[in-house]
Amino acid sequence: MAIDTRNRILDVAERMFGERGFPATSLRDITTEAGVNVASVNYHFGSKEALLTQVLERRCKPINERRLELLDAVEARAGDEPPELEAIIRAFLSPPFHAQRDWGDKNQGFLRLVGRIHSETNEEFRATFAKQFDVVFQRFTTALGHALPQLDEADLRRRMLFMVGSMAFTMSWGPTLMSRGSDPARDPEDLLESLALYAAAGMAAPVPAGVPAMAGTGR
Amino acid sequence: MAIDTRNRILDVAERMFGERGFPATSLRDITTEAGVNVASVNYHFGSKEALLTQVLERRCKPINERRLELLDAVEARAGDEPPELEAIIRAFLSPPFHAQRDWGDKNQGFLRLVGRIHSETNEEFRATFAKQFDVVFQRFTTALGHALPQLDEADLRRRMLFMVGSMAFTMSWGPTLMSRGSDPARDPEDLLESLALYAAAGMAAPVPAGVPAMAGTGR
DNA sequence: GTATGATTAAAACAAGCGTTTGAGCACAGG
DNA sequence: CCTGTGCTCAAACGCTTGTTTTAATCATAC
Repeated sequence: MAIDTRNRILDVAERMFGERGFPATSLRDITTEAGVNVASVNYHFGSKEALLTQVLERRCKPINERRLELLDAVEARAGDEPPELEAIIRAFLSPPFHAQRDWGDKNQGFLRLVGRIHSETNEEFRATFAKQFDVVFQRFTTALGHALPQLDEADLRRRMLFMVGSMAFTMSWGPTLMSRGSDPARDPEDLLESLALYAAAGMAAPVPAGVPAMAGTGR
Repeated sequence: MAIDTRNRILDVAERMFGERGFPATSLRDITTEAGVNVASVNYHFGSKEALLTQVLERRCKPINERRLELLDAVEARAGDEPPELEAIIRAFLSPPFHAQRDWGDKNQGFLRLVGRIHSETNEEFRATFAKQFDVVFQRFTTALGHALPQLDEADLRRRMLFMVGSMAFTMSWGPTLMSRGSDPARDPEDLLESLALYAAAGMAAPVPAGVPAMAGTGR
């Protein structure tokens, strides 16, 4: 019964945090819908913020592990050659989209939640949360650097920012904004396909020519 | 003195909403920092949400007007030909970035706020807010459709979603994440330049070939 | 100088928040 | 049977929230 309560809280919290946002969702909203007592949140998780952490970890851990797995495969396949750009990007983008498919309806809110996290929580919490992504971000930065040797570090980081941004925004609002008259079940797959092509082309865009990166360092 | 109070509230609210988010910022936070009474918010604006509306409108209106101006110019220059893709994209992206430059330090929080809006308010409010962008979105969709005739409507809308996403995310976190060891004053300009190239390349990416858009409609 | 309307100030409002408490229940092992 | 232990429950805690009220203050016109 205990683990059942825990999971019911996690499920409802995930959905509600995703739908309304973290600050706008009260513990009483969650516990009422989950059919459990208010106190059980603090009993099982310690605090509202700790609950959010658990909600995120439960989903992000497998996603990030899968990302690294896929990246390993891409790099192994490339051998000594620079790995293929689009393959790297797909290794990064596909796990969250496939997670949506695999987990079924239950996580409808989760991708939106992840999108929200970047903008809803305070700086300290986000710093804690970001540690879950440190390894992933590091590995993919390196891999992309190999695939795109013409980019300097600043450009590379900017373009990764753009890619993460379009991904986060798409995960937040893609299903809502795009599901008009098309097949909802196929939508995530279409979105991923479209996003991967977009990101690959954007990443491989010509480098800005006009302005040297820094005065005195040449072009 | 009255208009002075109004503006002090608007300025502080803009910054704090941008830094901490709308639900996480209390009216007392704002009024204390602004050195005015709590009641003055409700006196001058009516409610907290109405204050947010005012904060957004004050900045968004000139930005969207500028966007349309620039798009008019691009289309006029193109005549009967399809307008140039990158020019359209720059017409869309540059006004918010230049606003940051023109308004000085006071609006440091505003771009983050706009980025946040997309993910942080409830559905109803965002619907209201989105009306400010209806015309802009419509005009740019049409223009981009002319510049990219090979895209079907679904692809076009998806790619616009990606562009808006990378823009919103960049406006939210670009300055924070990118300002390490480089010139902060030049940063927004670099970001814009980089983002415009990225978005132009992404928009012009090859169309997904493998899967037909819908069963029975052919490739 | 005083009346008038706009603005500010202090205080209180009800409602909701996250969290804590302490009693109660179910069920294990001794 | 009793004693822990793990868990749930209703109730209350102290605090903060957005908003309202009522009185005081201000500028201005008569």
